[in-house]
Amino acid sequence: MSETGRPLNFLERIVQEDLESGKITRVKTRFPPEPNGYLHIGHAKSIWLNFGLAQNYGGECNLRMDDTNPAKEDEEYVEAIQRDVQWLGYQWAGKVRYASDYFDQLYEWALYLIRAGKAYVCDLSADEMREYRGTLTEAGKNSPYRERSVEENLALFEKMRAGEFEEGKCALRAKIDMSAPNINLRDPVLYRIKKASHHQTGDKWCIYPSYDYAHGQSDAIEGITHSICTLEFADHRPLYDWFINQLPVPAEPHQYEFSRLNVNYTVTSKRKLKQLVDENYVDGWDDPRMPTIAGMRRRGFTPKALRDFCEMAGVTKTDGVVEIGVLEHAIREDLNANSPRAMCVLRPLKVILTNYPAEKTEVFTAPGHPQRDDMPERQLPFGREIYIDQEDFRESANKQYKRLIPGRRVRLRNAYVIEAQEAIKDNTGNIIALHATYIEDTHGKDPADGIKPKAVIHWVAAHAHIDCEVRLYDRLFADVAPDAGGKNFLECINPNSLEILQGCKGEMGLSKATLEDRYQFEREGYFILDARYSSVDKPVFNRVIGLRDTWDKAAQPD
RNA sequence: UGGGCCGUCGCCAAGUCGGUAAGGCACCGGAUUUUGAUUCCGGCAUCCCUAGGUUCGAGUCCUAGCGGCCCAGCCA
Repeated sequence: MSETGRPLNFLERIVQEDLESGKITRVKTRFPPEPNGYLHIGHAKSIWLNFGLAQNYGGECNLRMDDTNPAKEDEEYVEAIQRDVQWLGYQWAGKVRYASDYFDQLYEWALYLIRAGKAYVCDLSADEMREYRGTLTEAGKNSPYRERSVEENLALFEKMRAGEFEEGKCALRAKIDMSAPNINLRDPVLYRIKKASHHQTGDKWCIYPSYDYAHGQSDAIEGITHSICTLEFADHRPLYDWFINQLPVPAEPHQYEFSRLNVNYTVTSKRKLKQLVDENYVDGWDDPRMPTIAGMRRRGFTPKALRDFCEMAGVTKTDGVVEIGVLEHAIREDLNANSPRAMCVLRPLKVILTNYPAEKTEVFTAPGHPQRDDMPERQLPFGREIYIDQEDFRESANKQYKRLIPGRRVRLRNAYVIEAQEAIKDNTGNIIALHATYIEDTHGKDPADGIKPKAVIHWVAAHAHIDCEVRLYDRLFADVAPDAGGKNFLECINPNSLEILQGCKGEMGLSKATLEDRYQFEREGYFILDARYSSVDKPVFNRVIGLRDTWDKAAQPD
């Protein structure tokens, strides 16, 4: 059991056993993203796992950019990655590492393999190499260049490094076994020629190490004890181990695999997320509907909620899809406990309290949070004219509807009980206002006649409120599995994933909201100022997530 | 059909020496409630992919099947 009372997951158990057996004296992990896109919810789990493991077992975790492919990478991403990791609440050991920091060492070790007769320069084209590789069920055959002499390989590799060959002309390969049942062992490529300048090393190199060759050795250099990756790399582990065994590396790291996080109704593939951004289906990598860390941050999710979600999802080797409801639960749980309450009318309907003196105003106080007294109270101006939500009044309704209908009373949250009289309409029949009466002496007490209202609704004074814009988000995809094979994920996009409401009316205290503050707009959900579009003149609130709603919408009358 | 990994409630997931199925989410009640929220209390797998077998006893061991995911980039 961990200190949280949760049973240990298989990786925690491995780390604990390695510590207890003395196999290692300190855990060292790393989070190794490739800076070729923004981090998403799946990376959040890897971050939580790697940093959390180090944290919980007294070790440390490095942040390493796996930057072995300059053609796809960019400095923009290395910066975004650092922001995201820190926002999630983690700090890497020392400075940010780059696989490119080790290019010199990796090159030396490549020479070592060549001298040991374990690597050779192969002139096969990419197509030829594929043919020689064989298939899943048939062994491959040796490259005609496989038996070049050490001297020749050394000379050729030097020419590769010096830029004397065109891209694709040749590659350095490990000499392992072309008939291995594991295709990764059929003489994998160690170095390929790429005449691209690198975001970290500039034009120093024109040959770049492959992931397989660079990753394990980088782990060894950094003293990583547990190199955690996702399931699809399990087949690479024999190769990972091969390099560690062949080379004079300073440590012997081990690779472990866990299943990647999948969430229904969302896509978590960098390629697809990039397409949504590039083709303007969303408003950038940090669009609040995106499952990117940047998007979730802008949406208003909290780092804690994300971490809790990862823990709830668990760490195993089972391929699975977690319901998005688990994520939503994690967010509501955190926000319910920690967000101050406020009232904001999203779709205003003016109500005139015909029996309330025209010149009179009052100010009511309301608790900052119903279950916490450490949050400051609020002041709520009240007057003859107020706004309530259009959905809280109906001219007629079935018996399940508990809110306002003509002749029925309802409690105004933190204020009086009122009773609806009649709807005022324009000449096209649209309701433009509501006449109602307030019941005296019902602030903080029930009506004297004993007829208690069945519902409580939120409101804001017409003479004292702030105007704002509210953005309601729904899931980006209408399909439970937009990522599933055979379908075009773009066709699964939910056309109603964003609803922008203008002219919303919030209580005065909301004018003090900062970019960090999340509020519960009572009866509506949790909201935060949008970091991109909000301004002092015009506040724009994002709905992080709605309140849980157990009222059966299907049972509502028209 | 070569290799690797996996199959416990609708979704995730405990179950470590075989001893008679944790927990979370969802869902369904019911209580409290000036948020149809929160909180609270109760319900929710005679069954662990299937079939045999071993055993006093198997989700846990054995055998044979079935199903799913991953691998043939000079991507990671």
